[in-house]
Amino acid sequence: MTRTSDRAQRSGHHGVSIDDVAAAAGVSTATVSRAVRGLPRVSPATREKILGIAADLGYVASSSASGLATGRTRTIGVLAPFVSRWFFSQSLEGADRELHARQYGLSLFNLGGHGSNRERLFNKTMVYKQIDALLVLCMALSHEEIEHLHKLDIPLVVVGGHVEECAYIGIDDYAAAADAVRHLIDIGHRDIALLHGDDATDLNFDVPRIRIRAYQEMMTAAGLDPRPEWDEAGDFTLASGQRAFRRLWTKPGPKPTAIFCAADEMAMGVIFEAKRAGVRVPEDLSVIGIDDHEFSAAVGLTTVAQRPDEQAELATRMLLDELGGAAGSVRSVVAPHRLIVRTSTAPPRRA
Amino acid sequence: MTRTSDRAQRSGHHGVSIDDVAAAAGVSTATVSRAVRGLPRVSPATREKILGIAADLGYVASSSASGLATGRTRTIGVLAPFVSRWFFSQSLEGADRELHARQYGLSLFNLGGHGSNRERLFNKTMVYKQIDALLVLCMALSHEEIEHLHKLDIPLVVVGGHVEECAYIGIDDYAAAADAVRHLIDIGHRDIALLHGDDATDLNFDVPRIRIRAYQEMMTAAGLDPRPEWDEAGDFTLASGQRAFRRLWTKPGPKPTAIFCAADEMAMGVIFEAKRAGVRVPEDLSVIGIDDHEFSAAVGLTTVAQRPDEQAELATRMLLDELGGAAGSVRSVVAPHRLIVRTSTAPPRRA
DNA sequence: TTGAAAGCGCTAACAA
DNA sequence: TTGTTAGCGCTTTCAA
Repeated sequence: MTRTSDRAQRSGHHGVSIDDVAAAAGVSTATVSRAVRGLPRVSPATREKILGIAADLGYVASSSASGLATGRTRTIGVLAPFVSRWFFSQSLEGADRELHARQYGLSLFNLGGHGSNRERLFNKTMVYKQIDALLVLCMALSHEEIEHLHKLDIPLVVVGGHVEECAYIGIDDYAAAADAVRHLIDIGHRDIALLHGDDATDLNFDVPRIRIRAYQEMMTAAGLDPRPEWDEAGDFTLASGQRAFRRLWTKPGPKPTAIFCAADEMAMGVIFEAKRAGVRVPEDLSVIGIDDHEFSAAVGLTTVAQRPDEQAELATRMLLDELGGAAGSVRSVVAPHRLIVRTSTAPPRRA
Repeated sequence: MTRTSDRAQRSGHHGVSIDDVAAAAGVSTATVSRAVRGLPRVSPATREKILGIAADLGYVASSSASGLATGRTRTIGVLAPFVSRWFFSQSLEGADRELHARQYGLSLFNLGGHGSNRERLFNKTMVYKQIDALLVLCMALSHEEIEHLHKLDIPLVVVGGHVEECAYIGIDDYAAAADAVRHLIDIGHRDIALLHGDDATDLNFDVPRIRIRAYQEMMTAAGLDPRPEWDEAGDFTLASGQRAFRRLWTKPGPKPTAIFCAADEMAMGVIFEAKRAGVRVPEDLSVIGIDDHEFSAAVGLTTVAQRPDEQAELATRMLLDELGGAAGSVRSVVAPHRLIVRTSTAPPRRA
């Protein structure tokens, strides 16, 4: 049985191969390969003929085969600790926009909820050898992991945080947090609570800490004393914001007049729970966040806005440029942030 | 130059290959292949030795190569019209859970915002031949697309909606919507507005229509008249809910005492905008949605809950079972929904 | 239990 | 401009 008839037998099952197209067009596979990829060295007539036949036959190249031959998969990996949080889904959208435009695929590696599966992910067949570059979202990477990645020498950039020795794209977290706290101070608050992101989990590396430090230093600089009993921890979820508010308000002692939350999702949790408890925002409590979540405008949340989608889009563009041969395309860049004052903040009443 | 030395030269760049492991272990590549995949026909001693060496060398199989050899990529595709909407990010989480557990990869095909890029996606190298199965989220597929997919004969299931000739998993949309409307009627409402999902876009196939029909039929059955001027269209976003409320409230004429929204995100838009306009919920307006979005509990939104993550997880499990040889694993199933009464609905005051 | 060898479908020199 | 050919790294009979 010849190779061709052999394939023809299977053609119903698997797809049409390059040989089928070549045979039908009466040319070699090399020519088909050039034609379908838009490479030069194919006469217009031949190309047209081949393209027509390829379309008729419904030919589409096997990514495994071309991947094997070229060492490139035309796929980039996106590594995220979650996908259903605002920052990550926004980033995904942004990355995908760029990838889509450049005809690249996107492989998602979600670590959410999997806990220690993380190790598995890095050791198993998953990440390696099936992507040309890696976009890391808001995650700390261990030394080993970085080593590993560098050894593979695939382009790598992290969005939304800093990882040593890696290019990163994100806002200036210190400045953003400082802007938020300054706004509170500027409008007269002195009793400002903090709802920071937890850094017990390895997923949220230094960003939470930077925001905490900014808060502390802004307070100190303004001659204010951060009170330990007004320092709450959350995990960037709405629910954690609700819980934090409850803890804060059930504690004995004086209440803050404002609260700086390290993320909008937590800030909204505070707002919703305050409402439920009959605490008025902003009359009794001013609330400020960071992010400008999709819901923030509607809720009236004052916040420091950032655009993770644009950050991820830029990061992806760099990755793709680097793959395209433009060495040095991948580099760190600071993304913009800006304070948006809405209705969740106002001067304190009992000032 | 021998093949081996040739590879050795590149070993810094690309990864360690199966030949490297075989050479180091003094066995054939076939044995390494069996050993690392946990296949039988390898002596315990040999296996252990190979595994040790593979680990030392950091060997991980090339997915392109094994994909080419087996015709399987161990990757499933997820096709979604958006990723940052609640339903989709939830589904992604669910699908990923199952995939992760079974050591499969996830390739994301997001059509969001790309408009007509959709065609491109289906014709180009993207979807085909790089996935073993396809999970479609809430999307209508054209006849051609379905044909194409069926011809490839890769397992396919759609979550969150119906596509002719395809297995689907989702709630009973008619019943869910009817339950919502019935709740409103049960507590005494007669003037019930409708905020339905738009189906101008091809992305939201028949689900919106089903919910509209349920609303109409429930109303009629209760002897109530759906008023055309209280029929608003949204696109499942918060903002569209806000706009719908504004339109409804700036219209001359009587106002409804309740509004049934085809999705929580729109319902919350209505609630936030009502608040801003001084319309009290539920005193002046009862609002009900469908979904049980992450924010719904905090907002107090009465809704008909569903779990897209579990739906997608189940769908993925079916896909994987089918790939695993359990023919007939992929089938349609109706997912559960349930009414959750919170504080956004109450009997009308001016009943 | 292990190995040899023939592909999987495509790409990329190198020839023609 | 086009074709020949040798792999890419792995899997999988078939022998040994």
